[in-house]
Amino acid sequence: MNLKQATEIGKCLSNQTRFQILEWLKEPEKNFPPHETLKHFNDGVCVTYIQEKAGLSQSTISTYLTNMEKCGLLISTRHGKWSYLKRNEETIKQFTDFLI
Amino acid sequence: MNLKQATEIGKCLSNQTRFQILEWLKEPEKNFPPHETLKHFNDGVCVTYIQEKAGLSQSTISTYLTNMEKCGLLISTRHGKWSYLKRNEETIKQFTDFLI
DNA sequence: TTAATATATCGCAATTTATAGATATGTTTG
DNA sequence: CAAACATATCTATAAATTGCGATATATTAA
Repeated sequence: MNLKQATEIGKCLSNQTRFQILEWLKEPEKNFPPHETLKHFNDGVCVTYIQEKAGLSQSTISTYLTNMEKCGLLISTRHGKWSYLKRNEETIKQFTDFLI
Repeated sequence: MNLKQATEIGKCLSNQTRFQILEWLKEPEKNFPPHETLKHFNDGVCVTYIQEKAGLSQSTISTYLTNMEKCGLLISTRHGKWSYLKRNEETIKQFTDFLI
């Protein structure tokens, strides 16, 4: 982790909705309904569920999630027409180590 | 630590200069010249030294430091006409615990 | 192949942030 | 008290971010 990447992560954490999404994704089973096709949360939560829970527009949430993936906070996995998002614990740990 | 406070901290960490200051303050002896009046860094580093090292205007740095103190990242101590800034390790720890 | 569904990207207006210069406040020193 | 110094605050402008609707792309279903 270097200063530039850490600052990119900081930018994602500077918005309450984005930060909240990261918190929700700590416990997908608790915060989101189960997926109909996948019977588990192994790859995280689909965009639509996150969008509905956040209450912002589809385009806004999609952009947020893309940014959060780019800076390393999230891992995105495609299954058919769905994208599933989960926390990238490794990068998050590197970020907190850098900060402390 | 709650979502609102964490996001305020995120805002401070969304700017490279502010993040850099926090990193510099990990090792004041290494990153700053010694103070003439105080022979130690117990209360941190004065505003002028931080401003000179950052290379931005006095007003900008003063605003940054004020914000960083307000959100809990820094602790400010006055000694006469100088303000000394140091990291608030307790809040930083609370922030990283909240994130992980 | 067409329609429906899920997600991504584009373009835009509104809001927020970045940063500086000017000025104000507070402290020390002559 | 006046001058000098350190820091804080105010005001203004440029730049970046927010968040949306429209549209594009990709995948599945009919």
